[in-house]
This record gives sequence, C-alpha cells and structure tokens, in this order.
Amino acid sequence: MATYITTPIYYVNAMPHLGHAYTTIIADTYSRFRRLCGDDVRFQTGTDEHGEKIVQAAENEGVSPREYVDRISDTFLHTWPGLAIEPDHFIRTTYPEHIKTVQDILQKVYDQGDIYFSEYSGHYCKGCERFLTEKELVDGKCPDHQTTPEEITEQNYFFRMSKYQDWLIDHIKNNPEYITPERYRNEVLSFLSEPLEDLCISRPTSRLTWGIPLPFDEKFVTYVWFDALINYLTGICYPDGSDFEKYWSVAEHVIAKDILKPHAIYWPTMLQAMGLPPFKRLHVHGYWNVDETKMSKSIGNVVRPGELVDEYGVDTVRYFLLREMSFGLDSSFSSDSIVARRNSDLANDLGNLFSRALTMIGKYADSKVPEVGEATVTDGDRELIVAMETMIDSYTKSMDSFEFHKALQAVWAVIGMLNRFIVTNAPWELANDPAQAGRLNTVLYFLAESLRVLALVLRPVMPVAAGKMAAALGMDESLRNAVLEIDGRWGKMEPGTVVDKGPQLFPRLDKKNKKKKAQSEKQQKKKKTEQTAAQLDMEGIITFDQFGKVELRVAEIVAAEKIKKADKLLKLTLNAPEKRTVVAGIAKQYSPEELVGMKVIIVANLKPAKLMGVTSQGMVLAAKEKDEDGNERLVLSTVAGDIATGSRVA
RNA sequence: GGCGAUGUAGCUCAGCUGGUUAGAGCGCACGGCUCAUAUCCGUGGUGUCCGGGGUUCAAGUCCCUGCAUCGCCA
Repeated sequence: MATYITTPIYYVNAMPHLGHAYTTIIADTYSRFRRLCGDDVRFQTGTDEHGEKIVQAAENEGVSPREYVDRISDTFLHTWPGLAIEPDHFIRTTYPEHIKTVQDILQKVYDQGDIYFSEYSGHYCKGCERFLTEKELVDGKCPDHQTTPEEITEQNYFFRMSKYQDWLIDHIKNNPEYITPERYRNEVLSFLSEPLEDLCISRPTSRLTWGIPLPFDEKFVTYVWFDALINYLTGICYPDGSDFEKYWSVAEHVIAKDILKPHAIYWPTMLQAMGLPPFKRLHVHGYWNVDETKMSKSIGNVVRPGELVDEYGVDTVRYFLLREMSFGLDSSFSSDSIVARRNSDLANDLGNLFSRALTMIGKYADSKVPEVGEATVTDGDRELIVAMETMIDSYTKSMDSFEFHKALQAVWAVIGMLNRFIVTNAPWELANDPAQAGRLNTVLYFLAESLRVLALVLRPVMPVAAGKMAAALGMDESLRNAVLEIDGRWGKMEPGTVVDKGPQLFPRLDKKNKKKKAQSEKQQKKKKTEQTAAQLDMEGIITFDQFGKVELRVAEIVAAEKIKKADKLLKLTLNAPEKRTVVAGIAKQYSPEELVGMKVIIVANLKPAKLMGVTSQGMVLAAKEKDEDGNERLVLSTVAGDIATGSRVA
C-alpha cells in the first residue's frame, strides 16, 4: 500500500504558530503510523507565496517579494525538525516546476472551455480584497468592514465550477469518508444544496503582479486557488513521473476548518475538470484556543512552537496536542493543561512504569530479559496478552480514522493495566523466595515484552521518547523499521536481551524540580518586579518594564464610518500593518471622510472589547482637554513625519 | 434572518438505534505497597444529565418550546 499525506501550504505572511504546528504534527504522526503499517509513504508540506498580502508585507519591510518569501519560507522549513517532523518533500509555489504545471493545467482547462472570460461588475471591498456578492451586502455595506464597497467593473477569468456541482454532491454522498469528521461533511453538503457560483480565478496585472501569469492572457495572473491547491499535484511531479502514478490515488489532505470550502468544493471540481480522480480523504480539524481566547496576532497570544519545545520537550508537545484535542473540535491550550498531561500521563503512568520495570529487570535478572517459564504462566498473564492485542487493534482503527485521542486512550488503558500487573504480582516478593524464581522470570519477561510493544505503538506520536525506550530495551535497531503486523505480535522480545535503564524518560515538571529552577527564578524575578511595580503604582509611577508592555504602533486609517445609535463612536479600519478594526470615541470631532489616510498611534496589544456590537482590537490615542464650559476637545495623536505603518512607537 | 451543532460530576469529556442503582480521566479525601520519577494500587463522595412542557409502562436518550454558546449560510 501507498499513502500520500499533505498539510496545506502555509501562507508566508505570518510566522509559524501553534496551529501550523498542530496540522503538521498530525500529518507527520499519520505518516509515521502508515510507515509502521508497512506503507510506502510520501508526506508533503510547504509554503504558499503569491498574492497581494505578500507584496504588502514585503513593502513594509522594504525588501522585494522574492527576498521576503525566501526568508519566511525558510523559517517554516527550519521549524519542522525541531518538532521531529520529517516531511519527504517541501514545496514552494514559487518553484519553477510548480509555476509551469499550474500554467499547463490552466491552458488545458481553458482549451476545453471550462475557463471563460467575463466582465464582472461588482462591489469591491478593499478590506476583503475581493468582490462581494449582492447577497452578502448588509444595507449596501460589507458586513465585515462596515464600509460601502466600490463599484468596480473588471474583466476576469472564471472557472465553471457550477458545471461540476451535481457530480460533487454525488461523490460526497457516495463516499462517507471523503470528508471527515462528519460535521464538516454535513456543512459542505448543506452549502452545496444551494446553486454554486463560478469561481473567479484571475487578477489583472494592473492590480497584482506577484502571481503566476495566465498562459492564455499575459495581462492577468492566477488568483489563489488555481495556484495554491495545485501544489498537491506538482509535489508529486504531475503529470509525469512514477510518484504521481503511485501516490495520487491515495492522497489525503489535512486542513484546519478555515479552508474547508476551497478543499472540499473548489479542489474536487478543479480535479474533475482536469480529468483527474478526486483525492481519497480530507481530514478537517478545529482551532486551538489559547487561554480561552482564539489565538490571534492582534491579541498577541500567539504560541510559538519553538518556545513550547524549549520548555516542555518535543515529545510532550506532540503528545499533548494529539491527546488533548478531539480531532475536529476546538480545544484549549494552556501551560497548566500541558503540565498536567505531562505529569500524570507521561511522568507518572508511562515514565514511572518504564522506570520500575527496567529497575527490576536490572536488580532481579542482572539486566537480561529472562525466559518465560511456561509452567508458571497464569490466566492473568494471558489476559494481558489479549489486552495488548485488543489495544493494537483499536489503536490501529483510531489512528487510521484520525482519532488520535482515542488511539492514545487505548494505549494508556494498557499502561494502567501494566501498573496493576506489577502490584498484583509483586516481583519484589517473588524475588525473596527462591522457589518462585520461574514465576519471577515470567513476570519480568511480560513486562519487558509489553514495554517493547508500547515503544512500537508510541513511535508515531513520540518519536524521540519511543527511540529512547527502544534503545533502553536493547531493541533500537530492530524497532526502527518495524512493521506493526509482525513486530506488534506478542513474544518478539528475545530472552537474553540486555536492557539499560538510562535517564528518566519524562521527569516530572513542577516548581521544586531543579530543571525548572531557571524558570522559577524567572518567575521570582517577575514577582519581585511586580511587587515594586505595585509600590510604584501607589505613587502613580510606572516602571520602564510596565511601559514596555504597552505596544504602541503607527497605523493608517483605511476606512471609517459612524456606528449607529452611538453619537461619539466611529468604527475605524486600520492597517497596522495587518488589518484591524478599532472603535474610537471621536465622532464629534472628526468626520469619517477626513480620517481616511491619516496615520495615527494605536495601542496594539489592548485586550479586545465589544462596543455597540463591534469588536475593537486596540485603541487610538488622542489628546483631550476641557474648556471652562466643560466641553471636551479632542485631537488625534499622529506622527510628525512619514513612517511605515506598523512601526513601533517607544 | 435561515440551517445546523452543542449544553451531562469542580475541570475535560464518553454515553449507538429510549430500558436495571448515569460513566471515564484529571483534581479532591482516606487506606495500602515499596520495585519505581513523593511515583503505583485500592476505596469514596458529589450530578435538578441547561429551563419548561409533551409522547411512553419507561427519556440524559424521542417531540415541541425557551435560554445560552458556537459554526455555516444569508
């Protein structure tokens, strides 16, 4: 069997965060799992590098788009090894091979009449960077930006997506596993119950040049999906090459729920138009909330994968992410929850089991795995063997259907059983009675053999720790290329194998732990500064550190409008340089029109708040004074010279 | 506004087609062991199963309705 597993290609307008890491860890774990099943696996990830936002981001940094994408793409590439993620191929949409294939495909689909040129007159929202449909408008305004879109007439190329709608509905209905979990399948079917519109696939070069030119019209470049999605094909050398033959029919995509529609609707219809079979399965996962809030750049609670690994270690991070989230649903991340998992599941249950078992083999059997005394095997022992087999069965099923949390639950059920097995058999008592030597050997063999199986099944999730386990069991070489069907069977551990306990697999994490000393010192220091801060606070003085926490930035107002029923409030859309909405109480002093284009200073890391139903992500600074009559006068703080939006004010 | 999902122990959740005293893990309390990473094992309690109405011999499980949260669409 072959397996082809992909992550989305990540858009290089942001640095890798927890969400990227989760998606990619899933794909890596699945890829390792399929290898464990003996499959020929290809695992691909990469970066998406064209489009308007990239041009803007590059401009903000004063570099060329090329330099910019090279740098960010490189960051992604170098993030993965730190998470023990090992893709077979890293693709970039700026690779010449990709560009050529995209153009060949566009030409083919165009030649067969599925791409047509059309004049399009519509409401273009600058904030969304796209045309909004009549239906989308609320009171003639963009619901996201509360601005009146511009009437633009533009000519563009369209893909006849609607032509394939019926086929797609049938395909999804006939293949229950095509989109999983089921909730997302239902969502897609519900969306498809309405007529599908054709897909706009181009942008005129007058507006965007950083893209792949249409082969049949040089005045246009491809817009997003006919570029990005095709990476899944170019990565396996479509149209030629044995890799394409081998892997396309078994392609499985992992995505987060925000890009469901492009993958579940655009992509299958595109493939159908190309005359290619649809991919095999699409796996959709939810979001990680950080401390109860959605992770977002503007809130500033972005979790960096590298920092997590530094703090908890790669295996703990991978285990936590896979164990804590029910695949498909949203989940919460917090340092408390990861420490809790680490201590209870990894240190107490698994790590301690491993440690006590190997210590006993060391003490009672001279560090050599003993032989089973057949005559001393009990019913309890046989139950353990059955439990291990049952575990492998349910582990395999769950891993195959992306229910990683269930797979791990099954593994931990036998870990609990093994801890009970030790208490029940009390090897330390058997060791005191020479007549029980045979029984002792059997018990020790059962432990060693069980740990071997654990090391085997845990490898996809915790490659580093499982490697250490295998090495300690003297099985490093033989387990590295193990196949579950063969090596998962009971009794593969050779008597006489020399074990070597080695250092603790998962030391407990807590404040008393010396390993955490550095951190607790840091915390103490923080506490101390907080104390002095509290003192200063009384005097109305703040420390430099406190001031440093306030992130002031230059932002450009790109749109402004009044908020209904609020005489003082204006809703501002800002470039800072990312887009954000801020509500400001300046309606009495400023009209929306005069504000557009102005550069102001904002507090960028203020906790978002909802004002009159609008979420404000920050606050605009203004000077305020009162005259004798008590009337308020207010003047916006701005910058004295020309400076890029997003510049830090300090 | 339309469609849909969710609401079960302090926390995170499992409970398929309605059927005996509603479950798991974590946390908490108590007891036991000593091989082990102050770990492990055993015992224990707590639940108006979101509110209200209905169907049924029987409802966390079905129907209606209200509230809350979320998602998709508009």
